[in-house]
Amino acid sequence: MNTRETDASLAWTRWKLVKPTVRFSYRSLRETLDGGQSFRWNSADCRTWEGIWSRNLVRVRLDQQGRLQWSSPEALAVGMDERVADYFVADMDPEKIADTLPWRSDDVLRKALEQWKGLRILRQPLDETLMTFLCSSNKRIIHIKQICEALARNLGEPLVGPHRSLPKWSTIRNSGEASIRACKTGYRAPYLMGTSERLVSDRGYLDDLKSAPYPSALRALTALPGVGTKVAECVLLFGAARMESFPVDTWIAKAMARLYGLHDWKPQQIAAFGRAHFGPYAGLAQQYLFAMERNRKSSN
DNA sequence: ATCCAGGTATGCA
DNA sequence: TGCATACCTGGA
Repeated sequence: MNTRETDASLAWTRWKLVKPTVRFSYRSLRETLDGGQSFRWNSADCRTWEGIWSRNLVRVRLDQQGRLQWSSPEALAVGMDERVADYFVADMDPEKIADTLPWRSDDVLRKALEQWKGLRILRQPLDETLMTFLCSSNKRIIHIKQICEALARNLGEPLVGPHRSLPKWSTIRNSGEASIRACKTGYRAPYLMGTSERLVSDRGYLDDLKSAPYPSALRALTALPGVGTKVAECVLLFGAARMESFPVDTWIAKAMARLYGLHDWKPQQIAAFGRAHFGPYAGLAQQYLFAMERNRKSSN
């Protein structure tokens, strides 16, 4: 069929400012959207970004003052201003939160906060965050994005034009492992199947997590097949706005070794250090350090 | 070509 | 508990 015509027929709203105002630099916008917390944003020029979450398809860009603007297909635009504001956590001032981090006594952190000014933790839907990070093990960001696209294309819900949401967990449950594997998920397919089984048979499992104390929320997540400590912490940070979360992956391990001298520390020890050193918003610090390490060389 | 990637589950001291 | 190993897949 004619994807191009379908796409061209999409009428997009005029650009509107996200309210309350959300400020980025182009660097921090790119790092926020395409730096490993979300996997469905793309940009041809690093100026205008197009992304999907839940049943939302949105374009964003910055105005002259670095304020975030959005546009969406007219067909999806009702109530979109609120959903965009929620997704970007517009009611939160990352400068204020960053100010609670120990940058006054930590030169590494101070430099990171300067370099990545405006970097945010997004508030993504919990169910999708679990799905995407369940696919993330042993993968680079580019690969995770490929898996997410395949899942959406093969099993997702149609939005407008050729665009599709990620599949619902119930769709995963009803799809059979072969069709999940066909989405390049590899050995993660049985994890998706097992987790979908659990979530479908126990509705409210994820909703209960949201209000649970951190340790029990973490336990509930790691009880799911394919979800270890790292994935669970990412899900809580990016999908439940638990800012005390401090996921330790290979990048953070490298960063903490290089920048804080934690050579040969185990992930659990690094996480304990991170929480103790950075405090209740350790997750934001983690994202800054992740950005620094990941962009250390021009490669990657 | 061989290796490794935002890890997890499993099996063995 | 603590450490080694296998595991899909794709890009360098």
